[in-house]
Amino acid sequence: MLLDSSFFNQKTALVAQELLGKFLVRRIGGKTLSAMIVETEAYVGPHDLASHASKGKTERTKVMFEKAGVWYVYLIYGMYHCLNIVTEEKGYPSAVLIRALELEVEGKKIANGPGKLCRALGIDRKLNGVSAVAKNAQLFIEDRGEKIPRNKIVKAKRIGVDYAGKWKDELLRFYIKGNKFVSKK
DNA sequence: GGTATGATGGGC
DNA sequence: CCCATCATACCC
Repeated sequence: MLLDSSFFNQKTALVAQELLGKFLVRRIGGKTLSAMIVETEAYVGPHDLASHASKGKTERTKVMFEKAGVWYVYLIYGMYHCLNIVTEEKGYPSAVLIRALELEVEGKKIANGPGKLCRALGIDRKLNGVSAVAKNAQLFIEDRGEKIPRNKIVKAKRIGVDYAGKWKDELLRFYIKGNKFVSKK
């Protein structure tokens, strides 16, 4: 079942947890790739100092203010892309960063990190601002009936946000306990 | 096992 | 100047 805008229009920390066990589906060059989401992070609003949107609405961050169910893709460190899905009401900047997928090729994990996952699925800024819930979306998320029990969801600090004051210690990173594709312990 | 660092470019 | 990263180098 395709996840729709009502799913993404909920509290960001809830969406981040609910996305564990869902499948990210990519249509590219006539092929379809899909893999289970095993790790996410929530960027919960303009007051969240770890969020790009805490600096206000700019050319880069304006997508975070869009309605729920739009992709927010940006370039980081000059060489990697990060994939986020916008959440909550239009005008309220928040999103979930998808950090890792259960995906391997010839025994090699190729999506155990936000930059690697974008490389593996051919995701770049062309998808920024594009809908994940439109009929013919090239990139969307499906519920395939997998349900991750609460006691298998680990809550942890987010990665790479040491600049965020007290927000750096918030437990807004979520991953499936024991999963080998999670990017960091 | 661990920590340190360079690559590389756009945002502020 | 600073990054919501990754691969590699080197050290214990």
